[in-house]
Amino acid sequence: MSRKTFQRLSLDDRRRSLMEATLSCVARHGLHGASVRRITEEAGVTVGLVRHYFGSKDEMIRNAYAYLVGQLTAQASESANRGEGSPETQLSRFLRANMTMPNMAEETVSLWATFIGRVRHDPGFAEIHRDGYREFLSVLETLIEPVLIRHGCPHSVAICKNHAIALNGLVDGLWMEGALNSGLYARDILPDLVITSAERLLGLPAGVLADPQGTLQQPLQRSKQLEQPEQKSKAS
Amino acid sequence: MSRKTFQRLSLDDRRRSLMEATLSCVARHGLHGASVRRITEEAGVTVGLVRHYFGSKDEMIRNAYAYLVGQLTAQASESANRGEGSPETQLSRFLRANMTMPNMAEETVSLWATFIGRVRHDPGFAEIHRDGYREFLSVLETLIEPVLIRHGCPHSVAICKNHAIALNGLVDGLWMEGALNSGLYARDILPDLVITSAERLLGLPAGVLADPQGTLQQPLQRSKQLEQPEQKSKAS
DNA sequence: CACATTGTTATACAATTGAATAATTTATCA
DNA sequence: TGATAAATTATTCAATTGTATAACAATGTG
Repeated sequence: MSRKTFQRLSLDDRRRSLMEATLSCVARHGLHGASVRRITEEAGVTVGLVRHYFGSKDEMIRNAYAYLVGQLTAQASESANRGEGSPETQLSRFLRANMTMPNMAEETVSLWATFIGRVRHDPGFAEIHRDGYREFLSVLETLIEPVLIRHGCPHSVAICKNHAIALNGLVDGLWMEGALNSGLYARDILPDLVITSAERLLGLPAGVLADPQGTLQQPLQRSKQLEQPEQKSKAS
Repeated sequence: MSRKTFQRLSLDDRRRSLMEATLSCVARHGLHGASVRRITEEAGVTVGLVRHYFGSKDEMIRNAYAYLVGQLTAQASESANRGEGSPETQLSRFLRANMTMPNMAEETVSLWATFIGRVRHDPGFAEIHRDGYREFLSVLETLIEPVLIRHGCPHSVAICKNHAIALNGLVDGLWMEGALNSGLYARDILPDLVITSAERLLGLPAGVLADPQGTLQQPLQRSKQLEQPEQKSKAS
């Protein structure tokens, strides 16, 4: 009947450990299956620490949600601020990253959706969501503007913001349905799909994002002009 | 100490009543707060009926999810099969409907997200989701194809399907973020935004969906004869 | 090495949970 | 009207929930 041996962790380490265990449990069992006991067992500690570090279970879950959103936005910001390559390369890389693996993990999407369901009724959740969404929009605007400029497209603040809203919607939707992968189509069509869709949404010439270096566009004049018939109609 | 008076309902009525109470509770309190007692109280009955009609709480929730998805897809299908107006009008109407009120109710989006979070781990949920998603894609393809044809755009089955996937992603994403309405922008910009975005995604001339009748297009140089404005029959 | 600090465990507790069973009322039909 | 079927209520039950409190032990400071 000896007591469990343990080691004391720093406040940050223990909190992070508990938040990650919370996310893991919520992803696996849903909010209704993520009990204090399951979470603390996952973290390798006993139930008392929840009260000690977060005051209550609800507060711990709120912190875990903020932690998740922080991770997502941080890697988005990083992707935007790396600054390597042309604007087209950066935007393209960002979009592709959102349609491929570590980002499009089913677990992340499940978590995201589960928490989104609480945003409406829990002001704490709503604030966390809003901050993350704002950050994501901001990243997109930052990525979009220089691309628009380089191709002579309208690029006022209002236009950039609208483009960011629409592009974010596209990415969110594809990200979610793609991660759930209902089997209605192969997941690996999504990176190319989001790229060409983004070109069209922003009114860019075809291929500008698909092939940012222009390596494939040596001799080709404006082939594949199936997009932007608005200009075509003006010509004809 | 008299017993509660009650009236016997038909199997369908009682089941529907319980499923709607379930959705109401899940939307308000989340999956973890939707207990059998709260749900049955909301439905005005006692707890025993859950077992009697669904066998278990989990099965009742699964049925409620299927009921929700059925409603969403039904009104989508109806919107597509009404067949009133030009193809552009139909597609435009469908897109606008998804970005305006009864469809974009916060409650519906909260419900949708909450259940999505369970799709990954519960095969029953996954099947319901897949069927609904397939139906939604199908509706979009049906709406998209004639529009593409009328404007001379490529319209193979594969192309239509890709367009449907992208457009559905856009609609899903805007629908969700718009319903949560974090206050970062006014909700009423979304109908126009989704319309112009759709025009670009599909490679249509600007304004084709925004103004399906062409009332604002004075220069009739374009082959406008193709449009058969049967819109007059809308009055009847 | 003694000792205070406090991170951590262990346990208790009331409340709530989903499910099962028995009792009772409603509706239907002859 | 009276009997029958079954929809619904009432109640019980064990299990689980979140939280609170007290006992303990790991850590580092003197």
